[in-house]
Amino acid sequence: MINTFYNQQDQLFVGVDCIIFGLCEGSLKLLLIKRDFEPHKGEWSLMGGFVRQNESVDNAARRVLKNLTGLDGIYMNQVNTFGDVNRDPGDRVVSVAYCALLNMHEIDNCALQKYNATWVDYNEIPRLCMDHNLMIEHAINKIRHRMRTEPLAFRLLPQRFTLTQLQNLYETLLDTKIDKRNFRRRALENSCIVSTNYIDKENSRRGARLYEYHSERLELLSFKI
Amino acid sequence: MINTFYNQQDQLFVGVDCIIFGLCEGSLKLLLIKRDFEPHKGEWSLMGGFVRQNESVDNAARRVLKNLTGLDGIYMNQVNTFGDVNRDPGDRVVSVAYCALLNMHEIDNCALQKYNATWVDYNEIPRLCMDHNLMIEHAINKIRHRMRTEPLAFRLLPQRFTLTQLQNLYETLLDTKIDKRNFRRRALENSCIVSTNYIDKENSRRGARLYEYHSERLELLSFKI
DNA sequence: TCAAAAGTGTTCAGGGTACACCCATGG
DNA sequence: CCATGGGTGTACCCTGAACACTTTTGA
Repeated sequence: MINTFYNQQDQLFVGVDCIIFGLCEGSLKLLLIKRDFEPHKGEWSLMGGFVRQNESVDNAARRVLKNLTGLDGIYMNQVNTFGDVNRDPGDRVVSVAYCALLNMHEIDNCALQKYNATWVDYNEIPRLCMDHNLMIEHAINKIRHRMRTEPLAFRLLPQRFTLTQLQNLYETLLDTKIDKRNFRRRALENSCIVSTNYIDKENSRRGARLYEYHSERLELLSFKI
Repeated sequence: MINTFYNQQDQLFVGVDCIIFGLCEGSLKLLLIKRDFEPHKGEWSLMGGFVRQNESVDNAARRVLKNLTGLDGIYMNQVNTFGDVNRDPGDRVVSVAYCALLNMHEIDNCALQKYNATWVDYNEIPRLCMDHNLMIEHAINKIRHRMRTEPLAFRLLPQRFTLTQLQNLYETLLDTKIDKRNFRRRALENSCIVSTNYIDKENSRRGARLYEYHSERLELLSFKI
């Protein structure tokens, strides 16, 4: 009885593609794969997969991310759906792009090798197959907007971070220079960011105070840096 | 040779649903249909359709809108993709929601009747079938954001409009009261909005000056009211 | 003559931006 | 002792918000 309403309609392949951002020693990276399968074998690509009959599109994205990184429960956001007829030379595939932000040090490097995945610098993104460059562009625009209204940075940073690290991240993502004093003042006014008693001695002789995000205050609706 | 890469993958129905906003005598409306077909026969619904093998998802949305309204080339925006497994009791359907803004007076009322479609006040949106209320919520949030950064209002208004009409539209969409003097000052500072020599005598004894959007200036990246 | 909508400037506060120097430490 | 990154306050400007009365005209 079910499965009879839409019999005359076409069915299409539905894919997900993941734009995965990570931060490594202060520089922002994107996780890309060199395809060792057709179509577009040998070209750069986002990591993707197909949505199965019995999983939601969101879950398909989570599954693809987990396969690649071993990580569960990562923050992911739908970016946009790409549905041109000939976007994929393999067949007609409608693809939903998702964006993930994660802390690079948590991730499983074996899985990365298995999929032939590597971190590529955010400022040196190569030409990718199909419409994947366009997907990345959409994702970046979306992140830029969210950075201004939500606490996102903590998803990329280690648990404890210096204000300089935080500022560098904002500068990279927003592609702008920020005045140090103004940035620090605003960061400290922001109740999500709390000071710890730890000092980072790795990046300077003097040492820099480490801060954390205050998990219970992350829910705050308005966020400003 | 083509069509062999993805053979083992599932194929799904892909739908589009249209959230259609229109303005009628100063009040904002949504175009909904009372379904005279299964599933959810008799319930309120967005107008939708299925994406065909040989059309892009964007074009499917345009086709659905054109069928219903007779209008071509209407401003439409992808809102979000809804992909829960059981969102549609008829079958597994992944649906891409689109938002359209149009001027109600241009549209073909015969087609509306054919589909059992009616304009429903923006402030009295009924319970709709499936996840359609959620789609509308997403669409409204997106419009609210775009209102502040793009000239959108002119897509809903007639070609010539009074500043009071414009202000009412902003107040409805943003769900806020705006100070008249501040609003008018900002509107007139905005180079997209130009004064005409026409006077509207329908809505007041005194008459109100009619304005137009300046089409060549609509491309401006930043927009503020 | 009055009801109803159109139209019109000024003041004030707060947020954002610009700007330069001292501090602590390891090598 | 010096090179390196960490850390700190103030002044100004501009934008956004608040606020009330006069004008026009049809009924």
